[in-house]
Amino acid sequence: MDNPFADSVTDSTPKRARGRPRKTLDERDDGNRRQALLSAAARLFRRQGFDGTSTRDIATAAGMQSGSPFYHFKSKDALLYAVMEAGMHSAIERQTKALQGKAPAADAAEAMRRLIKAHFDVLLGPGNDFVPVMLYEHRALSAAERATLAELQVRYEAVWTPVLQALHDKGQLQAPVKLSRLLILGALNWTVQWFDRKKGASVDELTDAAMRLFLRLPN
Amino acid sequence: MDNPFADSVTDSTPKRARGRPRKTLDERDDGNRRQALLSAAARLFRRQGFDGTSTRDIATAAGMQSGSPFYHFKSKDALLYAVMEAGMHSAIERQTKALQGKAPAADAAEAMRRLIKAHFDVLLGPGNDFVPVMLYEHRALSAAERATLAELQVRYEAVWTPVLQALHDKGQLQAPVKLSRLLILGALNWTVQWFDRKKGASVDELTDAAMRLFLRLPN
DNA sequence: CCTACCGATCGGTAGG
DNA sequence: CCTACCGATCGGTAGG
Repeated sequence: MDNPFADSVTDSTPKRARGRPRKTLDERDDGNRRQALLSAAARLFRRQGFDGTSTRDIATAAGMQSGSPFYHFKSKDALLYAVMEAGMHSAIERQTKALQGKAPAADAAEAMRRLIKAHFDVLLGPGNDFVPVMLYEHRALSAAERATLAELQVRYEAVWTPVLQALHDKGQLQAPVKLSRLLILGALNWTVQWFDRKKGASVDELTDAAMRLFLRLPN
Repeated sequence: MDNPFADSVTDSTPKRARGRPRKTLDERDDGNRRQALLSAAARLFRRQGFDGTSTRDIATAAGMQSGSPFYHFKSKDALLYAVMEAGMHSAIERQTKALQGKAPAADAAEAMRRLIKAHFDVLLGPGNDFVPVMLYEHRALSAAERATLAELQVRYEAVWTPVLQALHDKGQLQAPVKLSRLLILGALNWTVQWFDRKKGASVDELTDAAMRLFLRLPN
């Protein structure tokens, strides 16, 4: 919206290939340069930290010149925020899918397993740098941005509460629900620091270990 | 040792006030300037991150001019390393004291509680910024420094293993010992992100919750 | 430890 | 999006 290069409103043809030709046909596929910047930023922010990454690093990784990221993003800070917001939305989306059609109270242990697995997938999946950046570069945000993101985080974490409450009521979870949620999510989030897809336990084994560590399961 | 300003060896008087007078009597108490730099660096590295903190910030916080930190430390990197090493040594020391005179296998649950409490104390105690820096600024170290610190971390984490093994043998810990250690330490380390001494649970309540979350305790 | 300074790098912008 | 550029800041050093 508000794009000064947009065709006039009367022109509603669905064809998109008209207008100024792009450099090569498979690159420059319209708005995907923004995506390239986001991905490059996520990877670099994760590896080197926000302050340890220059906008030039990001531009180079996305195949651009040093000033070009600022055509797509107002500031380096806006880039960081966009990465984190994308991360949170993907996490919420995957969490929602994981619980689809499940009544948490009916089989709370199964719901718990799905929540843990979804969390690991979004955290440890190949190329999933967005959520780790969101977890570990929190500090670099402005207060206003932090507040907006906090709403998404509250939404995400709130989904755990009824599941944990049901497990607590059944005696499968012994610690207080709120502290349990904080400690459990901490244990999961910390896996980013040590988990290695190429060796050691798989995500499924990890999920299993977490279930047995936190809950009193039968057998 | 190796201090070029030290008095000659033959002079063994315990008096320390001789020689070039210091600016004021309560400041400049010989080698405590180095400590002031370390403390200031720890606090700032934790709040703003390593890359987000300038050596000028640190100098100002320690009451020095911009170039002076380099009189005490060879580089900004050396300062970071010194902070982390001090953090690890304090953690190991407190851990050792916490288990003093305890045979882990005899009362594994009690040993576990002491390990958790010691960990929280070193992590969440007022002004204890050294260990959090060590946990969250790992990335900024050189490979050689990381390797040296890794030895200390291995020593620290190794203490947990026999305790967890004993708990596992008794059936009080259900998940595999190694994954348990990783997940548990993650849960504890993450508390740095949310724990607030001024509200919510106390360290003792937190320790209690962790015990009940991870172990199958009687009653 | 301070003063004065250097080369390098950084986020961001104007103008096309 | 690129080119050319600016002001600011940074880690570090020489010389005292």
